[in-house]
Amino acid sequence: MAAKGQVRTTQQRRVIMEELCRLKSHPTANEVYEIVRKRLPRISLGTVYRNLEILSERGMIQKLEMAGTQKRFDGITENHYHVRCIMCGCVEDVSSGPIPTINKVLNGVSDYQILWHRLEFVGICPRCREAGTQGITST
Amino acid sequence: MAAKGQVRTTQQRRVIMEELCRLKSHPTANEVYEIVRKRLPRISLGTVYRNLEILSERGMIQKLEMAGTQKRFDGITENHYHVRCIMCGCVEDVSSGPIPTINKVLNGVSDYQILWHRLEFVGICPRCREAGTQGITST
DNA sequence: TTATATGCAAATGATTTGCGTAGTC
DNA sequence: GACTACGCAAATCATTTGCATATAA
Repeated sequence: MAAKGQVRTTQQRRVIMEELCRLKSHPTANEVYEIVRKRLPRISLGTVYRNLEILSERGMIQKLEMAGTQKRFDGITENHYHVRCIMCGCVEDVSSGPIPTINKVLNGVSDYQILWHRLEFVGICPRCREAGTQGITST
Repeated sequence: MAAKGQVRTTQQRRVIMEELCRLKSHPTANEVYEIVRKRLPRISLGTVYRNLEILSERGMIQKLEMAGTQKRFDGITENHYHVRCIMCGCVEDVSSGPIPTINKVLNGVSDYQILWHRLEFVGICPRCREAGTQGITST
């Protein structure tokens, strides 16, 4: 609940934002911490978490709640799907925007009022596919 | 990794299985623990977790890895989608099986080898809709 | 008998929070 | 100067694991 008052532009907030927008990867909070730490060595993990939360609340970044794992963060705020590699765990964008027909599937089938859906693909990334069966390309 | 040896039919394993199949809800590990505890008061949470893991490995139940929250467990093993209510957090089945066209979206768009997808709907359940905006119907 | 399971408690990993100080507006 | 944000460390929450004992086969 950080919905009151003024939001200040701090060094750490700005650097987190910058790094997140520069990256095409979708880092976890801890990865953001490690990256930002190179520029601001005294930043704390708690600050990173707090800022990621605030930035995503304000719609400046996107919080990805993926099944079963840590949250990841995305500098791109447009709604789009993601693919995760089962081998190395990396997450990438899928160029398609929301598939409109998907929500329709639920019409008449369910008595829920559907607000949105979350779709996530699982597969093997080209790097791991090439690397054979034990590719550990961490991203 | 419980893929070796023999799997024994213990009291606790059987009761967990029974309760999970009896319920249409999709309880979390802790909820399973509370439910089973009524019949086996001395069971431990660790045992519940271990058994849920083993049962899902053997395909006897389904582990649902939903975005952002605890895992939930389902006595129904057929592949199907779920809807979650944002108000009360309950999770229910959607009668539709996997939508075949979904994986096709990724063909040609991505260089990933798509294995499967995970689709989850978010909406408001009929109970909460009726109850107005503050319905807290926990399931 | 003998390996697999259990109960208990401590360990882990991700994320959150309280508190006193520092920095932005 | 007032109030938000930070750094640090401790707290939480979900889940896992080590170990000595109990139990199914």
